[in-house]
Amino acid sequence: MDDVGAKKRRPGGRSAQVRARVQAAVIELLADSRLEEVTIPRVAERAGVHQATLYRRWGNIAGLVDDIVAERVGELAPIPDTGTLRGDLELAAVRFAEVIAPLGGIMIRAAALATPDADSSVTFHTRATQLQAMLDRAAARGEKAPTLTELLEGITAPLYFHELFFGRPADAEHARTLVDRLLIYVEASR
Amino acid sequence: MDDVGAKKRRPGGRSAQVRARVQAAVIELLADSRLEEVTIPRVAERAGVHQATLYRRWGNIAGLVDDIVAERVGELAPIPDTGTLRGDLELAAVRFAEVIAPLGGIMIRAAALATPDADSSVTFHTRATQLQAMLDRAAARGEKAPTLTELLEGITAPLYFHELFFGRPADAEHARTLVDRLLIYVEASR
DNA sequence: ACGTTAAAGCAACTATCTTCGCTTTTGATG
DNA sequence: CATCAAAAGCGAAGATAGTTGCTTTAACGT
Repeated sequence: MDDVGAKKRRPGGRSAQVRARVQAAVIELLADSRLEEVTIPRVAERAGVHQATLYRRWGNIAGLVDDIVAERVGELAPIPDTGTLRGDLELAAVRFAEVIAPLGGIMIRAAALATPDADSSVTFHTRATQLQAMLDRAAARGEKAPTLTELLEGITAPLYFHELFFGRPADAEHARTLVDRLLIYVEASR
Repeated sequence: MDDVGAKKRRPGGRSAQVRARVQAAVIELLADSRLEEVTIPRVAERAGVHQATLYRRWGNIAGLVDDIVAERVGELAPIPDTGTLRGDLELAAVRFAEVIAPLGGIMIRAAALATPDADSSVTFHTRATQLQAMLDRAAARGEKAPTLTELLEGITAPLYFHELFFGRPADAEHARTLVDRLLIYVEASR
């Protein structure tokens, strides 16, 4: 996997078009069906692509979802340095909320579909490393910073949880509320 | 649903045995298979029960999982009144962690499988009501209490996602840490 | 004990998913 | 613009999942 998004041959070639239509179909189905109703034949039909193509290229639904998630998570990869911990956290939280929102809970479902083996999630590990770097920057500036665990549990977990249990994504305002909460705690506990 | 766990007829009757064997089979499969491999026929085979029985009683995998989760969550139903908010929270958190821990991360997958419509989850709603009552008791005693959302996001969400993020369930000590964190925040923010 | 009833077992049937060999299209290369 | 290779389309065969009417078992009441 060198150039997942654009593909090797051509940006607008047939393969790329198939991929785009298939990804859209998966997201639509994931958004308004129960998980077990999201099948290769149904994705193929909605995308107007032959079943055999999907089986050959992605193998199964999990493969399809992995492909989509890897691409989306890649979009929020570089966490900008705003100069303050609060700025960094708010940006990261809001962007994360925005990315998972339109995916309508597929992030969490993707996690569910993936191999039980947690370490295999390269995507997650990469993300964690980036967040840790953000915290290190804050610490270097002398700010009181939470631990990575506190960050994941205080912000990421609630954002996931929101979608899963309330059936709707958290909005940007709520994301900022979570940051606020975390910082109040950090301030009080150090 | 008056007596979910024990069933109407007999605690050790045939129906109850079937149910127990089926639940065990689901949990085993959920633990060491990819989600899409968890099917009614496979559950039936592992449980030594006829497929038709499962289709008639539970309809599909989601129904099965709902049943299991409802039972497990039901086990921690009555939240004891320890006299202090901290005591109540710690007891509730630790017991919750203990209940979901042996399920080893299947809770997340189970949640993904369960009905997407969150409000329809009677179990969740019941639980939320109980927790709210606990908070009301604390408020009546004049303690500074978190909101229900703060509780769910500060304790329940991290406990659910610990497995997903860190590959292992949260233990009792971590549950208490979460309570600590929440109370520090509440104390500082009011 | 005996009859009643609800749930489980059984087996055949239908529907849906998955695979496979082959043909056709399409994008890159000379 | 002719050729080659990779990927998509096609359709049929095989595997698996889901359904249904009927029979059998067993828990409960009398």
